[in-house]
Amino acid sequence: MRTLVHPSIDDVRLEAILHALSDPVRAEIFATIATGACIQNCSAFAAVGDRVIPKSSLSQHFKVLREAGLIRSERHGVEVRNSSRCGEVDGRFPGLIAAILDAHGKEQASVAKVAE
Amino acid sequence: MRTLVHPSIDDVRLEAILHALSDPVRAEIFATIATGACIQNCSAFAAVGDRVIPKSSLSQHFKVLREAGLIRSERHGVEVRNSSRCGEVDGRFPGLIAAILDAHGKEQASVAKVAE
DNA sequence: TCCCGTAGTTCAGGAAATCGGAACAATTGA
DNA sequence: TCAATTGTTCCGATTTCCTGAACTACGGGA
Repeated sequence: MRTLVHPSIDDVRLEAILHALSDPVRAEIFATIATGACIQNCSAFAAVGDRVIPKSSLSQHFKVLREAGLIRSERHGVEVRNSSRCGEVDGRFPGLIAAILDAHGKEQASVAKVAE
Repeated sequence: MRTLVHPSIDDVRLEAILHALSDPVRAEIFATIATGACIQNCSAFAAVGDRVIPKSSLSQHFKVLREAGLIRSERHGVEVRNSSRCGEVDGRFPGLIAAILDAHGKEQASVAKVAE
């Protein structure tokens, strides 16, 4: 279990961000971390929607988000706490994260409406 | 060779857009189509940067962009002309395309600077 | 100090997506 | 009708993704 590696903000690539957020599970995780007030550990996402996510997959998803520069992960004893790097990323790519989160929110809302 | 299929704007998914633009070749193609004045045919992208792209791959890339709802392709005789659907997409996801294109432009500029 | 429970990571395989050369299809002009 | 141009489809090779199983790391008793 090696140390959690985060790219410097200058090394963050647009391509990596778009790829990271093009997966619905990762998009949901990131939206929760980015918009939520409290810092989340990985196990908070053992289920996304009504789908169960194996923890090995979760670990990979968090790694992708982390290496894309979207989240920061810090070990606190036995757990890892995740927070978003929205501020930094917004400094590099102004408006990008906000537009994606906004679009994600809109889409989730319309999906919920259809499900009614 | 069947007819070119385009999703209705209501069926356009954020996930598909992010996936389509997470590939550097497709991002470059889309940026060119979206920002350029003239409508482009596929062969205009036989090379992206200094890399040669086989036409079978190009065909797939255009298909991905088309099915994500990002471009519109119309057959004109022997060629296919592509135009962007930025306006429609912006109506559904305001600011999204602009933010991504802006980020793409910033990144290309910094890459060019390093290459000097 | 030695276990045990919790939290995540790594590994390995099978499944799925992607790439690109070769063959094919559609259109135009001679 | 034939050839050139433009793009698509097919298919095998490569790459990436997913996930169960095994493993590592830390903290809390007893």
